[in-house]
Amino acid sequence: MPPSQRTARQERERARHRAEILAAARAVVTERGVSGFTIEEVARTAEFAVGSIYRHFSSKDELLDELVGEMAEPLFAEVEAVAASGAPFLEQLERFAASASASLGEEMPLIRAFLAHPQERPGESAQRLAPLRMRYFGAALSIVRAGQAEGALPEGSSDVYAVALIGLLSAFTKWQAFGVLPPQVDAGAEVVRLFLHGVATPKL
Amino acid sequence: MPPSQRTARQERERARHRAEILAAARAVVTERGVSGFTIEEVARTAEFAVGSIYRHFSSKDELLDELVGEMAEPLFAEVEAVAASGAPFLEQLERFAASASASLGEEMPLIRAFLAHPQERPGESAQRLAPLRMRYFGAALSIVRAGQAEGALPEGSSDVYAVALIGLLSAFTKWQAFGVLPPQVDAGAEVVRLFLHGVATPKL
Amino acid sequence: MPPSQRTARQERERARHRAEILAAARAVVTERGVSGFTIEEVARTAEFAVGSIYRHFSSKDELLDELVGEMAEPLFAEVEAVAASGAPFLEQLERFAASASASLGEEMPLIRAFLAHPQERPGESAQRLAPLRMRYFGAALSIVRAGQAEGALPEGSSDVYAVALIGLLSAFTKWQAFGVLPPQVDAGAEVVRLFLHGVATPKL
Amino acid sequence: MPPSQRTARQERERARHRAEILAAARAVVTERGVSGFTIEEVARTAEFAVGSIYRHFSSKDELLDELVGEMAEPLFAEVEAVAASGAPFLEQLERFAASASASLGEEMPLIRAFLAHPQERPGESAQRLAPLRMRYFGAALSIVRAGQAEGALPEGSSDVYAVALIGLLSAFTKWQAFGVLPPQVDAGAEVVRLFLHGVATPKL
DNA sequence: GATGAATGAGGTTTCATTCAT
DNA sequence: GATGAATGAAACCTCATTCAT
Repeated sequence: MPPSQRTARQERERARHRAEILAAARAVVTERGVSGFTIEEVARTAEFAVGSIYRHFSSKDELLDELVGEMAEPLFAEVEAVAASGAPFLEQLERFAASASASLGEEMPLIRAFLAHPQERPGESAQRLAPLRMRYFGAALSIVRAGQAEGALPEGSSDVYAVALIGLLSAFTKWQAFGVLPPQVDAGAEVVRLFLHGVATPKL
Repeated sequence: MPPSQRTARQERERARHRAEILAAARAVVTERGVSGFTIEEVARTAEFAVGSIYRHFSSKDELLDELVGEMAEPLFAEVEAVAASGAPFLEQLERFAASASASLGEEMPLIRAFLAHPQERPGESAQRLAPLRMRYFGAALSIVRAGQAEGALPEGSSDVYAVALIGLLSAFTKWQAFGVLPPQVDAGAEVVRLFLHGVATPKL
Repeated sequence: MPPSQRTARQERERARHRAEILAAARAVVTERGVSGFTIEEVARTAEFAVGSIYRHFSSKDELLDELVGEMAEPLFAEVEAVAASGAPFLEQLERFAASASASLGEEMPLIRAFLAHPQERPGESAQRLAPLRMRYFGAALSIVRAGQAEGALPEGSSDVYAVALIGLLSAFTKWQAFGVLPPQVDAGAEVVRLFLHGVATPKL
Repeated sequence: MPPSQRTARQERERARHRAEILAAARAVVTERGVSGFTIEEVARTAEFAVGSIYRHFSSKDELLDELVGEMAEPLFAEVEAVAASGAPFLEQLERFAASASASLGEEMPLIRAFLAHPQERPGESAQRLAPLRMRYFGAALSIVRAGQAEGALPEGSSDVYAVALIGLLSAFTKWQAFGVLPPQVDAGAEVVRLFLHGVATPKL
């Protein structure tokens, strides 16, 4: 049924079902990982029929990509709020690091999906994920630019700095997941410190 | 099939075929990614029958893990040579960063495999990959310790520093692969600089 | 797929398809034996896709075991009816022998399956087949006990007597299938006679 | 090399190797059952190359059938000795029952193979196994005839009696293997008793 | 004769997607 | 819109047999 013919109620129902499916998908990914993510399992979890999933998402990959987007959304929202807040650079940076490391820590499998190498997710998926990546990158970039505007960071190379920030965030959460880094390490704080001043002693 | 009864020629042939299979596997992974990596495709590429692959590797996962190990080996060799060289910390760091970023840049899909989330590669694979990860981590760690010995890095937290180093290296190579960071950025050099001194201006 | 949400028609169709698959499986086993029993052949015979078989039976072994159960069912039903009939022992025995030898004669390959040596059918199969065996054994046992209640058989050793009865039944049908025993031998009647009185002349 | 050109030593060696292979095959069947019986496993156990097995046996089935024959041989030898001994019927019967139930108890999986339904072992195998079956049957038959000659068994129907004897023997060993019949039951003695006099009390 | 690597058909199972109801 | 049975293309893996050395 084309959207124009739907009543408001139908519209609402449809949206609710879609949300339920996404929630189920999220549960499945979290419990079983991306490789254990099957439409049948999502359907079972959402208590929908397999076919019904396809009313809302045209393919498994699309569902997965939507899910990635949805899971990243709070992070983006927070981060864009930080950037738009006009707060001082240091505060922006700290809030960014804190919320990013929290999100990344929880949702590793999916975040990995949107950071996947293009080769691993060919076709349309790549086209759907690229904007997400760029939005994430853009968030880091805006923080960096705020720092530059304040004179706290040197001019130029803002992309390099943004990448460094993202890399530190990923690494801390990933190696904590591996159990190599103890969980009591405060990833956000470490990232801020290292990002700003590096590891060298004055002596160097 | 006790090796002692094999002729030298047979031994050689067998080793050559094994190498050919690994080479084919590498080509397949590079072209199609881990998700496009199938035994049938490897067999076709290597010009062997499917069953022949299984004479050399007892399962698909084992082949993949073996490949990961093989691809990581030169990096490890280089890096361990660096660590064992007794060279000054700064030189060690530069050489490590240079060779790691080169390797990571070329072989992304596979390196991602050995850094994969435990959930995604369950069972024995996890047990085969963990040592590789630790060896990689250990290499970074040894550099860090060299720096501490020289007084160039503060005492303690060596694991945190190692993770930071690894994170920067991964990030630069990954985002170059995404095309976000231009290829002319010298990842190794940037990593060294940022790792040591961070991004902040003196003002901060 | 909660059954409650299925329409009656769907329910019926599903049951019919399941029955068709079992019928095809039966035909395949009968024609090709257990060793020639493949899912692909069953699918071809049933005119279903391979995958469809798996909607009804979660593995080849389960299908086979289910089939065994289904084929044994009429025998069990008859035999349990006999036992429950309260008829005199001799009549019970005769009816048991007659129906068992008829069933065993027709369905040899499958009956052999449920009497298979544990080693040959490991895992869950063993757990599914054991109850069938015991039910068969139990039927013979109940006849024996009826005989003991009437004083026609000595007390004690009822399991030994039950095994003897089963052994005679199997042997007659098996060696008839081999063509060693002519088909005009009335297996049921012979079994009853030999079971009760043995083969010896009064002289012995 | 055609047999005519072999030296006596070569002949001896060849026979020894053949025997070793059969011994290995026997071990494999005993440990892993018929379904776990593979040429590769036999080769490994025998410490021969796979190809070498084929120097002695033209196919897996032939090896299996030879093995069956070999395992049945002692039973046959014993039984034929019994028959040829001219001993009194009762003694012959007792010795037959004892040795048969011992053999059947130990070697179930293989004996099952030669008693297998024709459908399960198609082609040449059927033709190789039939004589074995007949020899086994013949042994039982000769005992029965000895009994008839002594007047201990009624004339005629000797095949029926032989089948009964075999059936009882199989059943006792089989159901002991299932654990339904306790191992302390003396299968041989029970078989003799039931075979001769059946189970009925005088009352019947 | 002995070897054992290579073969490849054949088997089981999974799962994204379609479509009649 | 929802349903869920059906589909069938892959995928992995096994193993009897061959054959060059």
